[in-house]
Amino acid sequence: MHVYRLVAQVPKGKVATYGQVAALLGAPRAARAVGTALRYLPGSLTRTVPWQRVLNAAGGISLRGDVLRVEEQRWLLEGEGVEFDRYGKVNLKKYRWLGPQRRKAPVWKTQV
DNA sequence: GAGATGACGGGCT
DNA sequence: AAGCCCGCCATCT
Repeated sequence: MHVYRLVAQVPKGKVATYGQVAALLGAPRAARAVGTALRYLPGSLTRTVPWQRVLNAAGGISLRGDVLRVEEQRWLLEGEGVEFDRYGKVNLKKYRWLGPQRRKAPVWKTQV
């Protein structure tokens, strides 16, 4: 599925939201479906798809009740350098992945 | 193939 | 500011 291909592009140390992934796939209203897709992520892909980098719009983990998975997701992210605040939220302003960059202009020209 | 089920999100209270 | 409500759509049965 497209979802897996896109999520696989989220770089280590960055995160994306369900809605963001959906939007990048061209279906801005399908955030929920993205969650479904990841929920049923084949075990064979857990090694290649960084599912832990997808959070909800509030920057939190939404694994609905599965406490163990929630903890796992959190330490996986912390292990990549992503910080959680005291409410268990990630600062999306700081860690949000900007999407697959369409580099039309060479980076060395855009950053002073 | 039809119906049910949510790792969601934004709009309204 | 914190919930509730409801549309959305990939997957599961």
